[in-house]
Amino acid sequence: MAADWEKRISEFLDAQGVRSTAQRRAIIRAAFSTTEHYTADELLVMAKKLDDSVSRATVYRTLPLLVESGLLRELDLGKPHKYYDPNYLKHPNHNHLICVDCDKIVEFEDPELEEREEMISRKLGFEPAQKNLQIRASCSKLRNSGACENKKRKKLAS
Amino acid sequence: MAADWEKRISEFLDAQGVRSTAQRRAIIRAAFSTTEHYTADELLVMAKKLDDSVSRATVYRTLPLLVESGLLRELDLGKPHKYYDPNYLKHPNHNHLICVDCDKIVEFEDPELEEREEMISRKLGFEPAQKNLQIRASCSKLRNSGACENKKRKKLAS
DNA sequence: CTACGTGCAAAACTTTTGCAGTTTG
DNA sequence: CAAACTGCAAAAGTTTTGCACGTAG
Repeated sequence: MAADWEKRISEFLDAQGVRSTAQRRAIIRAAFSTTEHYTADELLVMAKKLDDSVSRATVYRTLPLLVESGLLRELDLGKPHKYYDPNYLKHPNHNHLICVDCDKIVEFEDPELEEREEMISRKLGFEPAQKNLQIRASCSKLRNSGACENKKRKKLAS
Repeated sequence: MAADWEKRISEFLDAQGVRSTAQRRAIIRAAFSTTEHYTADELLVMAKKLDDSVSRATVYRTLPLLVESGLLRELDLGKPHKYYDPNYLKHPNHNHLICVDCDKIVEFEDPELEEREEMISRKLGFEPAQKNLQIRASCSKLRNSGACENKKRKKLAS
């Protein structure tokens, strides 16, 4: 698995026409070592664990490489920093439901939604390239019983 | 019309439990003087035209008032600054299609999309509060004929 | 009159960049 | 060895905040 990744990463860097450095490999390996969303800073921490020589600058320089090649997706969640989502490789068309009570994020797919979005885009005279649906919602259980099972998992506010 | 606005603004400020100042009134009037999206800085310019004493600080302090009360909606378009959309009052459920060729933004509504989004949210155990669909798309005319009628309307990159 | 609000300028935060030194191919 | 890359620290750009002064109620 690790060796497999190393090969895929090298091939990716080759394809991008850039050099394969220890830092880039560590950053990319870290970027796909989780299914959670993370910020550039959080990715720096993860990459540093694999290779302590990785710097913030290189993280910020490598991220656009991954985003523009479609491997990683930039996510705006209304916070001052951007989030990155590594799950678009496996689920290219997923959407996000964000709990307003605990900030928990649920990813979901729906082919019918997809279809309608494409249909509407074409009717407006456009060819859809990237669709992004975010739903902010409150936990029904919280409303009914006064307790949200996700509440304990509340993430940091910033 | 103008007098009408003044009354509505005073009522809004009253309801928020804050004082009605010349600066706040100018900012709010400016905020709803257009159907275009704008940044905090652009709003400052617009408000300054109505009352030159308005400062950047007060704009940044007033915006959350409008956003939290639901009159204005914050929009993340992948740019380093946030945009504000004054059109949710008239069209509470509209979505955004953004042309990747010229950055033009088309707003559209679709009740069927709405319904499905709500249905999915409930099935996941949530009560939807705010739905936000952004579609990045390319102009079909550009693809077919090599010319995009919106190209000339291209907005500033930042 | 006093609590709330304002402008100014400095600070905070994320992201970008210039530069001198290092490494890849 | 030359071109590409890196880390560091400074810079850039947006948003927030402390403080002394002003003003609404």
